[in-house]
Amino acid sequence: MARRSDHSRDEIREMALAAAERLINAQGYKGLSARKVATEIGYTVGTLYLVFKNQEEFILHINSRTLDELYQAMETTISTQQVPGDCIKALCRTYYDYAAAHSKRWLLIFEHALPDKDALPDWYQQRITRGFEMLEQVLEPIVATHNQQQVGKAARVLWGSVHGITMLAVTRKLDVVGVDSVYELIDSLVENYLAGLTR
Amino acid sequence: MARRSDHSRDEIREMALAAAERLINAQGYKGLSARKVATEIGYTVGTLYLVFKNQEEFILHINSRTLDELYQAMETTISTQQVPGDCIKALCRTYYDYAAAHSKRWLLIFEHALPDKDALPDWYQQRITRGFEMLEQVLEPIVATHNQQQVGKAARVLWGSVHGITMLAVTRKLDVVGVDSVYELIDSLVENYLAGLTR
DNA sequence: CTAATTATTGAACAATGTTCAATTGCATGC
DNA sequence: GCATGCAATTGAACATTGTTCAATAATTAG
Repeated sequence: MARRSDHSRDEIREMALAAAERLINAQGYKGLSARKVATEIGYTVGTLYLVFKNQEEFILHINSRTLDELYQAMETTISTQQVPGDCIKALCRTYYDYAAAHSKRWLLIFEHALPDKDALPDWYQQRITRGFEMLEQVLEPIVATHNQQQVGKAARVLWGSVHGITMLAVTRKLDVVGVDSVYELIDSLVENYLAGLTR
Repeated sequence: MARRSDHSRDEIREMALAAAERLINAQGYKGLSARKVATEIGYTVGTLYLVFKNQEEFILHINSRTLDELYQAMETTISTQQVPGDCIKALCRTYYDYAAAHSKRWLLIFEHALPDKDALPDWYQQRITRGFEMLEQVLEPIVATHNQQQVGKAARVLWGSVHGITMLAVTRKLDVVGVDSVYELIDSLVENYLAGLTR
């Protein structure tokens, strides 16, 4: 059976990740299983453990790709916006838009809480910090002070807040309906928080 | 063997929930299993399925108790605060304090995303809406307008935001250390958002 | 004291993650 | 062209999970 389809390790990884994303989009986290992924790509379970250490590492890679997609969407938003004031609002909406459009995969990033002890691998941690840096860049020209500490704080507050509103909206805990309602909440947050900051 | 220990259904439920909370506190979501809970309370798996429909309903009840505890902490905060302005800040800190102190159980509320189709049972949904109502009451005297829509919107923005900051802080994605740093973020949010609202 | 009832069990099933000896297909050396 | 070695792939096996339900044991009723 060996080398039957003659895929490189990287090709198998790619196929497995793509199949996993399809499964998650269709049925959420519970729809994911080693055997299902293996069947989807025409291999068996054993092969998966040849290219991924275990399920945890596998999911980490899925999440990594999701984060990459998300940040790409955000970078597109940044590059198409000119006025710094509008840019932040647009960026926050993009965050929600992406989460809403790919909710199952986006939720997986946060559903999968890791054990306290072992820290996340560096390559993954960097994908998280990247979000801050992006926001900090956009905030820099807006926030009154150029104090880097203040900018960093504002970025964390804004990111956390938009994340929270998005999370509750996606899991339908906000008791609101329609995209516009969520936009209203995000806009209210950004407008008023920034107004307070620059007052 | 039957009736060996002579506990009523409600007593068994209570014991099972208490045991589950202990297990979750100790080892998180993954530490929870029907057999472990059963062993802990001196019964077998079958008995659990006599008092709970399935794992989903079981977890719903665990979460329900967590929410009750959280809201009780928030009500204590409200009742000990006099100045409305300070009250909101204190309330938000309480939300974070509770989440940080009981992180495993608090996380379980959100890790466990439900399937799209079937809505949450009413008794559970009410425990979610209760949070808004609490915040709305506290916001009412502060927000300039008495427009109920505006108050509701502000409550949702604030709750979502504090939730997001708390979530990222608890899962150590905020890249900050220490309780005070998180307090700073929450205070920044509340102060500036409210300043913007009442400008 | 027997019979009916009811609480409780635990064996059984399907599905999960994970491992690893066995197997199969390919390339190389002769 | 054939045998040998290597590496890719398998799939059976194990432990653990949620869930079910006939069998059983303890209690109550008659």
